[in-house]
Amino acid sequence: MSKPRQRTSRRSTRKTSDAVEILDAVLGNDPKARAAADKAYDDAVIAMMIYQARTRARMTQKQLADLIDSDQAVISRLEDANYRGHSLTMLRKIARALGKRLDIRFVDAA
Amino acid sequence: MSKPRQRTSRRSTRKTSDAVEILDAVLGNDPKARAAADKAYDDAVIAMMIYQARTRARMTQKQLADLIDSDQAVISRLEDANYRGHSLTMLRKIARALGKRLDIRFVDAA
DNA sequence: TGACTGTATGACTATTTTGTCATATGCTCA
DNA sequence: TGAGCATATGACAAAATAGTCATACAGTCA
Repeated sequence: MSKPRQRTSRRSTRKTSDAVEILDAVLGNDPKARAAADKAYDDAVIAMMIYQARTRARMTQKQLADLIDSDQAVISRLEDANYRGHSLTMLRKIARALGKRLDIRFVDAA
Repeated sequence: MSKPRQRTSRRSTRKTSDAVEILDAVLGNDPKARAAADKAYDDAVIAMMIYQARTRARMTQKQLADLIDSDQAVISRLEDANYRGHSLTMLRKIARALGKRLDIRFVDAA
């Protein structure tokens, strides 16, 4: 990606910081910003879900990767708010590794 | 797949009938059948979700396929209880086409 | 029976997602 | 500062998923 790294804290160097910006836009009232954000919203939410689930379990990307026979670089991609290729397969593996299960359903649109 | 076609009714010719058999096993008490069913359970549930959402919307596979710029054969595969490759991308497209949204979350395992 | 509609399946190609590895950056702490 | 850990990124190959088309099978109905 092209986003310059920030220097203030460890957390702010993560790609998920993009997701936070997106959510700011979504929760705000600027129609343009909101429209732009909507496109990437779903994927950003998934990225944040994974990040939150992992960090709450107090695991590093490498630890989680090892649990699911994957690689640290793969987890990093999945937590990248701009990544568009999340699969059920990976989400299920991650859920299982974290002692959770993946709940999926169609709900009426707001 | 190798399952022989049944001759009793239209519904019974669908691959989703496999999912019904799986659910029978899961809901039953036979430990062996249940263990065997568990492997394919998640995918079968997704297949049924898609089938139910589509038929409740009174659409044919072709109609749904057209809505998401896909093909009838693709929808058929997604509704096949033995299919293992469901993606978030497709589920989202289908949800949107049916006026729904996809709700995904990690929940504590039972 | 024959036409027509809906679904399943096979084969093959195209696209997308993962695996893998190398490496850069940022942070912490001695 | 230097070592070490955690994360991000790029590049490329491998594997998985979707697209496409042809066709078979089932059921319905005139």
